[in-house]
Amino acid sequence: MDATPAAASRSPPPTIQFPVHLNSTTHDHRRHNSDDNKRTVIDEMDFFAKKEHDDDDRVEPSNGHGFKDNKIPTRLEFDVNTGLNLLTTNTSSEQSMVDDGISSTMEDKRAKSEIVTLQAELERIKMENLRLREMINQVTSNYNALQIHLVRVMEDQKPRENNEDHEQDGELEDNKKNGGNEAVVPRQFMDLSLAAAAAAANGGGGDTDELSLSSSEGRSQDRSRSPGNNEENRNNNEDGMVFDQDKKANIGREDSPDQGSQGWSSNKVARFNSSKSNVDQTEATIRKARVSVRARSEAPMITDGCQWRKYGQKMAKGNPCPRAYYRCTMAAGCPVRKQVQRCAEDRTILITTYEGTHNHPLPPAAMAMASTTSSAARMLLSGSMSSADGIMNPNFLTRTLLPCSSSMATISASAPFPTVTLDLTQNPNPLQFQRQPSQFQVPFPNPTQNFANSPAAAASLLPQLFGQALYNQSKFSGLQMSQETEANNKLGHQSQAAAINQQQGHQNSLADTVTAATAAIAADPNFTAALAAAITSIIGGGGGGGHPSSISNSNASNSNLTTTTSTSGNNKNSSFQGN
DNA sequence: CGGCTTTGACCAGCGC
DNA sequence: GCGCTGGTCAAAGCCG
Repeated sequence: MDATPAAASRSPPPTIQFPVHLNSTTHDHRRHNSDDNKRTVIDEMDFFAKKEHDDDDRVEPSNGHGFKDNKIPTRLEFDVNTGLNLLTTNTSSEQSMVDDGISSTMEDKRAKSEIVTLQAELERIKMENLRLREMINQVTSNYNALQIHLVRVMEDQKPRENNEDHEQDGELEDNKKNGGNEAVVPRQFMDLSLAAAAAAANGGGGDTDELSLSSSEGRSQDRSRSPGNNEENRNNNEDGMVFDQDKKANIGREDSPDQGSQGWSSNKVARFNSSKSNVDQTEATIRKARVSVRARSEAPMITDGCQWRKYGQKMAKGNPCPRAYYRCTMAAGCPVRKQVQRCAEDRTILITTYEGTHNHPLPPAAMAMASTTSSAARMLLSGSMSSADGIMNPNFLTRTLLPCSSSMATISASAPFPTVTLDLTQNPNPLQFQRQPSQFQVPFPNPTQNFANSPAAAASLLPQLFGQALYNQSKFSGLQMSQETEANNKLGHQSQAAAINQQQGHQNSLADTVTAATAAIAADPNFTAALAAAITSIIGGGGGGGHPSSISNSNASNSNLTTTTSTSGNNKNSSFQGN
């Protein structure tokens, strides 16, 4: 218990800061592309203007919003001329110098030939650069696709196995059980545990958890409260199932609001027979993985769309500000907890640390922030798992979380719990604000707030977030997810929701990190107005530019925006309990 | 009256 | 083994 939150409160925590100046993959494309846009579109001023630049095939307005439905411009299409632009400029400069010079024809010819050579070289390097980036993109996408595929395969297999086992064991188990309800409930949380395990094992699980309706018992019991109970946590699907049922017989139903604590308490006694391994270990680890969000807020707690109940408060070491412990109360037994603590050094900074994944459907407003925990945790785990030495790949994670930021994502290497810190208190490079003119269309339902007292901060953050959302948007359909989730909630079709969530969750494994980060911002009650101010400054202030990239917008981007705006809108409605 | 917060106590992990 | 610390519990009180 190295108290990651406490550590986080001491800003910067004993973590490894990863200045992510991405010089590869799409982010640079976007960034440099934004540079291009800034240069080339600065006089357009029409945010939704048709593309006028030959090289700006990213902008393919098809729906009046400057986005093209269902087709993402390949990231390869982005201009990639990072340092080469400078070279180009220099070359031009040289050329102009040479041309202006009064020199002999020989010198002139030689200079021109040099220029030609340089230009040819430049073109070659450009092509090479483009090709390399293409390769990187392909490798990345292949990796992601492969990961998703692997997860799906595992999921497909696990439920079958367990269903078979469950069918076989069902009679025995039912015989064990007395109540008729017992015959139903175990099946439910078996499904959940399976989904959770499979989800946790891969990239999409958290979303599954978040979206899946549930009796949370399996989850809550999975979540051993003691962080050290790794062995206990390593309960397997089958074994865990048996355990759950047996234990359920002991502890009875956990429908009461206190069931979470009951379940967690019972976990103390629980002993798991574990035969397996990555999935469960991953699940156990993901349970411990934490996402810490640092944001400036005067409010006692950031609004994230969820309902929280305070269950404790402690004075943490090294911080005069008490740390408050909250538990998600949107569903009985939801294992998600969060800790809220003000930064000792800067009391205006609110550090919110999330842990766990929701086992219940979430309102769209809460979807984004809720994704933080699972997504970042998965990222964290994904990085660590993929690493040979067990240490997470910081670049991977940081890039994934906030790919365009240079110092906003921090990964804790010292804490017992893998922790991702999203530092939203730092204004990213102001240039990014210019480089990445916003590419969104956002309704501003409540332009009465300000983001962290700094609209510029919000403005500068949004392009990054949305930019990454664009990057991921091919896999992302948050709106659809939300809609379907809501529909499923209404229908109460747990299995459908779980199934959908499983599929969609994996698709969003990366994208929801963006949503998470977005939520982190949106969670700020003052977000909306800042957003409005930012947009105003961008458009009204003449800083507007074209789209850094062409976006297949309609669903994906809007979904992000929907999530964001609804989050901010939900600030009013969400049962945000101040401390 | 139900839900929530407060707050002291308790428990577990960890370091010495 | 002991103390420290983080995390949680649960009784008591508050509030709408």
